[in-house]
Amino acid sequence: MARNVHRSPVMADVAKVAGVSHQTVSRVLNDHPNVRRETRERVLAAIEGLGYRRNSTARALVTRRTNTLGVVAFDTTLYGPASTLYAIERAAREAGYFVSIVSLRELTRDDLSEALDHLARQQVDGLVVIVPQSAIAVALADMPQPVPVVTVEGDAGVGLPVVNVDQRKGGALVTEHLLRLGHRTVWHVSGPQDWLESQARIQGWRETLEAAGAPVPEPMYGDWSPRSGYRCGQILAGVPDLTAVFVANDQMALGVVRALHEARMRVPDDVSVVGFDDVPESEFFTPPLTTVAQDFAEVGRKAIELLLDALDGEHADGAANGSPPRPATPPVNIVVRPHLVVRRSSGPPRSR
Amino acid sequence: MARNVHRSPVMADVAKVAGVSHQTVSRVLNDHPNVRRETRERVLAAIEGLGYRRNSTARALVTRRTNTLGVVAFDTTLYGPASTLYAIERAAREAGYFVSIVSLRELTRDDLSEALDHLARQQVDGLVVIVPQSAIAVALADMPQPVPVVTVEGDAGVGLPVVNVDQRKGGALVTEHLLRLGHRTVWHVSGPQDWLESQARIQGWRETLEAAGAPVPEPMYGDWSPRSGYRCGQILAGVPDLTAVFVANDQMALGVVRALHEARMRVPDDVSVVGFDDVPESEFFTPPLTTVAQDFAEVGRKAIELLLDALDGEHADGAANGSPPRPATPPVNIVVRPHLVVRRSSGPPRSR
DNA sequence: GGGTCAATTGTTAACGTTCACAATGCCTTT
DNA sequence: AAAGGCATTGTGAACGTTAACAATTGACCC
Repeated sequence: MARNVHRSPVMADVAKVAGVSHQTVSRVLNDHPNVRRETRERVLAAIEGLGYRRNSTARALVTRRTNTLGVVAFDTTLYGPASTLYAIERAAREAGYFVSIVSLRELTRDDLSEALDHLARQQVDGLVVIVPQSAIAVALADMPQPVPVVTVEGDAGVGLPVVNVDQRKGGALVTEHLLRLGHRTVWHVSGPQDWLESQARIQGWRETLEAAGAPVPEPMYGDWSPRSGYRCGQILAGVPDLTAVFVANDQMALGVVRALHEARMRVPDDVSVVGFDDVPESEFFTPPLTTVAQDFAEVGRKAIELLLDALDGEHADGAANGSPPRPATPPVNIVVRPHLVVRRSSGPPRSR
Repeated sequence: MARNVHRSPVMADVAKVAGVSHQTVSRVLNDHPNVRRETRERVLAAIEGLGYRRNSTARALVTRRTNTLGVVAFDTTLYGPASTLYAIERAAREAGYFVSIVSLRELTRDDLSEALDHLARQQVDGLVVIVPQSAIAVALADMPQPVPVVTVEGDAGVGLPVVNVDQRKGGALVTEHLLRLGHRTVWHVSGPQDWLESQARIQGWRETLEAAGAPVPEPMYGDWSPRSGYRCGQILAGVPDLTAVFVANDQMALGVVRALHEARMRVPDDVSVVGFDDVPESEFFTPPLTTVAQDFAEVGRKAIELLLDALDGEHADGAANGSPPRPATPPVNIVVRPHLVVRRSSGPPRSR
């Protein structure tokens, strides 16, 4: 009596049908060159016939590679992280990797460690960390099995390879745009103070103002949410001589515009407002929002590219055991350039 | 000369240090009851001391469970899917599962099959499929190793367990709200025709109109994007006697409002507009958008709950081999209720 | 005081791959 | 014609865990 009624076929089953050894089946599956064409075809036919699929777990056990990449992201509900994640997943899958994700709800050290721990348990081959704080480096040191890591929007100073949008440049683009329109200065609603992206955008904004000899107002800090933008907008509405505001993301810009609107200030007639991110909605805001487009997809693709390179390198190292311990590669820092998208929310200041 | 300089410790190493057999270590790790307290403590100390971590791959090989759940979603860039995914990931992780995702860019049969194939290769223990078309059922039939599946926003008619928001109810809520305000009828900008969500919202809208004896205009079809809403809005601006529009999501509603605005029609004074989803931005639109809130997080949690139940059931089945082949459970269909959020984009029709 | 039972621990054999090495056959070279 | 080399295939042993079963101990019962 067949006792393997419901067992799915394994390599040995294929081997038996094809009249070869299991090792030959393995060779066919792994595209080993030295298999006779006829043999290969017989094996493939057997595979097809049995509906065989290779057991990736067994494979991972012996190769010590799970073919899985881990992604740690913060709040994938937001458009930016979501888009980046999407591109990462696509690129990884195309390269034959599985993608395991952890979405953080808070940016605490504990949550981050726990996330890394989780992924380490799964024995991921590599990590992409989309976490906008420098605390990552510390947490990564805890990783029991050091795996290749690529950070996105991370701190370039901590020695990990990083893929970044040039946020500083973005802040500068916005500020130049507004100054060129004739504004005397530009106010700024920033993201949270401890986000690297916030800091870089502030820097670009401040440097541009200073270079132009324009006064530098105190920046205000939101939390990326429309609501926080709204609150800042209410305060801004009371600022005398306000003519231009650079808001660090589109969602907050929406809140700012709303607050100004309620205070009977027109955008852009009375006040110009510029956002950041170019979310799909921003073109249809009232008025359509001038903003900075970031190529999130490109960032995701680059991150995977970098990570796969690192994996290949590691693999090669493992084989050539005697190679120098570390090739002392220069710190990798891929920068993606943002660009300004001018719409109707920005214009020249009202002539007085 | 230790040759295991850089090898991470395995169970046998722990066993040696603790002076027990590897099997006892395994028992400790799996909370097996019959281990003497003192022995357990010695083993735990050894684990701690060596920094041992269990190799989940080897474990998966023998238990035939990867502790990984697969999620197939369509366009996780959108707020709804992203939020659902977020909740799923959280719930799964809390239950000790890993989450592997595949984001579809198109809803073709091929892409779906490929996604399922990908996850099957990874030997996921279960699947959550967030795909809003009935084509899933067909593709799922191709799954080589049938695994428990829960669908989200899927077709309740195909026999798979499903977690849904009551979209029909949502459509009805909106339509009732507008009729009650005094509108003679309500126009509708729908999502794509082949989406189940679109269909259900249309149904709720149509039924409510019919029940009230109101005329039922021909619905218009967008693709969820603000741009498509804008195009529909341009057409709507030419409709005589237009006083109320129900738009099937907030993004398209934004486009509709924009188009009406450009046509010099005021919202809500001239036309009331109601959206769907309650994205965080909608409260800050101009004007703040009346919409329908869906509890995406709840949907995600329920989906995982259902899936874990199915996994437990399957596990039990496997143990009690002689149990009846299928308990013939009634089709599971969890329904989450949406609710109306009234803001300023809807109001009574202009008195004529 | 022997026997039964439960608690605790150990031994051996899977799980399904890939790796290392051996074996075979055939062709080329000298 | 022997030797060497290459292409092709097979054999046995890992990989690190859990499952099944056996062995040992001590308590308890009649």
